[in-house]
Amino acid sequence: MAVFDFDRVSKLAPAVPRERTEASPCAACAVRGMTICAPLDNQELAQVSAIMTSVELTAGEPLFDEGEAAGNVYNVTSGTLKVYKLLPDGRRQVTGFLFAGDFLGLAKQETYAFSAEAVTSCLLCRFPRAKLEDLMQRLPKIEQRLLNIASNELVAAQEQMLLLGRKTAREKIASFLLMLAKRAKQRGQEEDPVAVPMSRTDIGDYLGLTTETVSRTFTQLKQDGTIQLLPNHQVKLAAREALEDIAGGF
Amino acid sequence: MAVFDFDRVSKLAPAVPRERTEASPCAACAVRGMTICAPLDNQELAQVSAIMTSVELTAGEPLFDEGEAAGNVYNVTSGTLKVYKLLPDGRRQVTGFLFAGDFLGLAKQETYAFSAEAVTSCLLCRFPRAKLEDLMQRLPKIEQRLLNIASNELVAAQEQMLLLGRKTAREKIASFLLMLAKRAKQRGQEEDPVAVPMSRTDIGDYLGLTTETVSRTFTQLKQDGTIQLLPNHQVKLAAREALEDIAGGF
DNA sequence: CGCCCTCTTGAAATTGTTCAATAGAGGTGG
DNA sequence: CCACCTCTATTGAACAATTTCAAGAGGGCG
Repeated sequence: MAVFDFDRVSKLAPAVPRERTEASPCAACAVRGMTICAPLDNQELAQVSAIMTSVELTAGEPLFDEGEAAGNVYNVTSGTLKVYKLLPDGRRQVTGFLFAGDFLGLAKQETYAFSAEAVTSCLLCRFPRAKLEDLMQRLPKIEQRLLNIASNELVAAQEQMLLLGRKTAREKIASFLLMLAKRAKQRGQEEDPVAVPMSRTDIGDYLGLTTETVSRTFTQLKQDGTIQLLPNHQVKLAAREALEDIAGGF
Repeated sequence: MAVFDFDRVSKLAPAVPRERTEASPCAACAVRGMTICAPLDNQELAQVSAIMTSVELTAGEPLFDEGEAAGNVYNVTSGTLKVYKLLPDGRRQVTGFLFAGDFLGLAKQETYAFSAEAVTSCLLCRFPRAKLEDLMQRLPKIEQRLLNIASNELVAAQEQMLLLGRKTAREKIASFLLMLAKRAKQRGQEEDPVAVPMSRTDIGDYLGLTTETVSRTFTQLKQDGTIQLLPNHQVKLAAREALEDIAGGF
């Protein structure tokens, strides 16, 4: 899918003098406060920055595949990714979408437990796992932060199990839109006409539905007046209260 | 459901002299190697032991409810528990079953994200969260262990999402039985006639099915010759290969 | 401007649910 | 120790939600 075969892994800011590593390129980072780097001071940030490389992905480009040796962890700085698992016959479950500020690749195993692929064009920070683990010895704050992230993901995973196991298509879509809105707000982006960059197929694979059911349910919510489908993959939450009622305690 | 209203929280081993705290009651712990205490030496274990109380639950007894202040974390030493979430109308999703050696209560939030209830009679070790967090400052091994546990749970949660979102009833039941067998083996228990202590309703709520569908699917697998339903909540995996094929890459 | 891919819509088929009744197992008290 | 009682599990039949199969509409990119 990548039309241009350009080198998609490149050191950021090569023009910055080496001696000024302490805050670059992280100084300009838009998501610093929400990610693994949040609890670090400038000196510590420099150590993290030193082992980091930048990665750029175009829409549809894979980052890694399930079963691959888990050599790196990532931080999303812009764009949207999906992570998913496959059954042998190709059925797919998207286990999460990732946005700016999200952390990716947490796995105590040797190999990734899921595949990751760009939904839109993306920028990420890449950290070699081995080097990050060295760093964690010296900076236990990082480990604490990771435990914090993992705990939050676990809570989200349980919420998603409730959705997958017990909610109707209508409830799933309502919950999904509210989740997108909540997360957009968290990272300081527009939450009411909410951006929905992923395809109907991706949404279906996330919610345990088919694309057709996703599409029909959007139509139905539109006809109810609960939402409006705007151009550019945006959805207006016309009756947010109603949506929250439908979602059922999200 | 608890017929006798006896004090179900009691210090273990009150007969042991206080000065011999270093290894008691943990010295006799059957699950020490598989839990939060695994990486600790005897001296460290004594510190953990010092903040621990023992809890006993009878079948059906709740341990805590979703939304309650999360004051404690637990380690299961024997028995089976379930953890679950509810929708406002009472629909339930069991997000996990816990067995000897499992850790419970990991939540960076102020409140529990799920309810926990005994499936069989249970014994647990209880640790006040605040005290354990103090201890983690001195014993970073514990924090590492928790991150490890959280990572593994995250992997399991993603596997469960795949099951809930994309597997058929038959595949779900097959995966479920194999998961029970695998976990029984891990803790050194009989894995082939596998113990299935939970009710059909609990299984259904775990797999996103109704009790009727669970029951019908068991019957169907029995008629295939894939499994045998034995007395005392045991299931013989008569054709394990077939079961693994059905489960689809579990 | 046109092609391709995604999204939408329709109708039929299917899986799993719901409602209902029976059978079985475990526990209690006589 | 047995009978009873209750709760759980099984089985059946009708129903419903979602899927599958199929076709057409829309939108974005070259």
